[in-house]
Amino acid sequence: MQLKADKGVGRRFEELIKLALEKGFFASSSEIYGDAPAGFWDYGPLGAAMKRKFIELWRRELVRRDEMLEIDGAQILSKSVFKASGHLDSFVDPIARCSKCGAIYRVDKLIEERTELHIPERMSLDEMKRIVENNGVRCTRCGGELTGYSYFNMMFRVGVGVAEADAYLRPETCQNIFVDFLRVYKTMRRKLPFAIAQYGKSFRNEISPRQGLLRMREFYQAEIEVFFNPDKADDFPKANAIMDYELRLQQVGESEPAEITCQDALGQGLISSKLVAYYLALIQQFYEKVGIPRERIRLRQLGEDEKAFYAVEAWDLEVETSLGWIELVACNNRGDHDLGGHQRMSGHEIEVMDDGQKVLPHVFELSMGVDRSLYCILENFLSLKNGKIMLRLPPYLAPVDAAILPLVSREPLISKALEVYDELRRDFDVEYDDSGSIGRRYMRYDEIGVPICITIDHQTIEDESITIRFRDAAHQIRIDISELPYLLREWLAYP
RNA sequence: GCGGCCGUGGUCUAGCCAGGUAGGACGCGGGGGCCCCGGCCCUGAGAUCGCGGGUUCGAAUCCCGCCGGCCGCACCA
Repeated sequence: MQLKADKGVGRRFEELIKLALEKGFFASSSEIYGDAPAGFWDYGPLGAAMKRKFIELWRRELVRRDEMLEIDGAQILSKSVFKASGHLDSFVDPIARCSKCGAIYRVDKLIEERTELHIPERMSLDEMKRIVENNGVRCTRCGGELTGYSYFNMMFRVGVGVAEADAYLRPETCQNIFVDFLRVYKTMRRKLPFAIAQYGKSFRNEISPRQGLLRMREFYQAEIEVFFNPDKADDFPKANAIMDYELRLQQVGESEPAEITCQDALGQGLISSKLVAYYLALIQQFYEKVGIPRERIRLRQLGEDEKAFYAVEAWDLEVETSLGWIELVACNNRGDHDLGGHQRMSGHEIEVMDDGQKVLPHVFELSMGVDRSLYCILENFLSLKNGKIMLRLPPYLAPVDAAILPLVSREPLISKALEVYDELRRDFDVEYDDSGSIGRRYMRYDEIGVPICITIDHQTIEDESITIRFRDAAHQIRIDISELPYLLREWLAYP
């Protein structure tokens, strides 16, 4: 497997990929086979541990904080689901092939490049074909004629059962939430507005996956769908708590984000409702808790030409890295697109009672890319001071909580250290290590972001006290062994 | 998908142009040393050189195809 960047991408990207491969954060999937397709990645032990902790923070700061309901749905969904959602018709690119050399083109883009005509999203294939013929658009490489007009759908189709009935791997996790909405609503005794959350895999047949975890064909999403009565999006008392909170909004046409309180953003009509303002605040606060500096976070408003086909209002939460601003969370007001579509397609009435009035709920979503977030976190906390690599991860996101180290690898220090290790390992992610000099081991754990080293030395044998060495400042304190579980919990606690 | 560059132990790389036993560094294992921040000593393991075919007595090296990577273009969450 080759991952080294030859040029262009920054040293930070390069160092991070190297660290990921060496230490087991992530690597490309099936790498021992030559035919492994691009865009699939496996998390190693450290990456998997970190992802677990990141999701736990998501549950803490969003799901539990806002009393959301979390579900876990199937990844293969029927054709009807995607007919209703619009993905079968709209999640596509029009393509055509050169009859001579076989090059494949995005027809709409080729026309725009050649003729300066603007091709709207919804133009039919036949119309595009006519424009190609009338304007003499041909293959840019060999001048051959275009043929084989068709749509390339980004969804993976699968055949279910012996009849191989058409079904699809979900291209976004949220369709489960929409098709399950009625049962969840009926069984969980909730009133509008409320949210359903889900963390899991999504699949998209990307044309050119690239840049490691940033664009994959199989990836994790953590999605939140807030269901609300569109007439009452401003009747939302929870928003009172965030009115003075400053969002970093970048409006269409601006090149820099501006800090503006939710109150003012609402007053100026930048945000459609208190409900939307509240959830934008929640998601920005989440990334601040992750530890990303405020100035590297922005909520960028999407223009008409950028929005997904289902969105009526869209903000992207983006984080700045050495590769530029990376989109981590799509915050879309999906209106009644989804529940309306499923209501029509399935024939089930999805309207619910709200204050004695029947309403089809609207949806505001926070659709988070988990793998991308992990990349941004790793890059943000990667420190490259004097040739030494250190991951300054917040303790609650570190893949290993603490390392337990005998000062020298000799008895009785070894036995004592193993005793401490046995005591802690069911409650904490701890590692024991006695190989090499103590300095070497400290560096080894700095490199993978372990916040705390517990060192057993000769004094431990005399009085049951141990040395605690903290990663970031490399300073040490001495505590009694009996205080260890309690203090560890405190040091590893969420902010 | 197009174009440019590239693919050698876990990582980085020498060797490729001028075919002839795959070398080094770091890392890793074992042993020693070590009373606190990777630099010491001894020792060991680990690569059919991305995959497949061809040329050749002989291919990491030359040729072809494929797969993969980075960048640019075009896209996308």
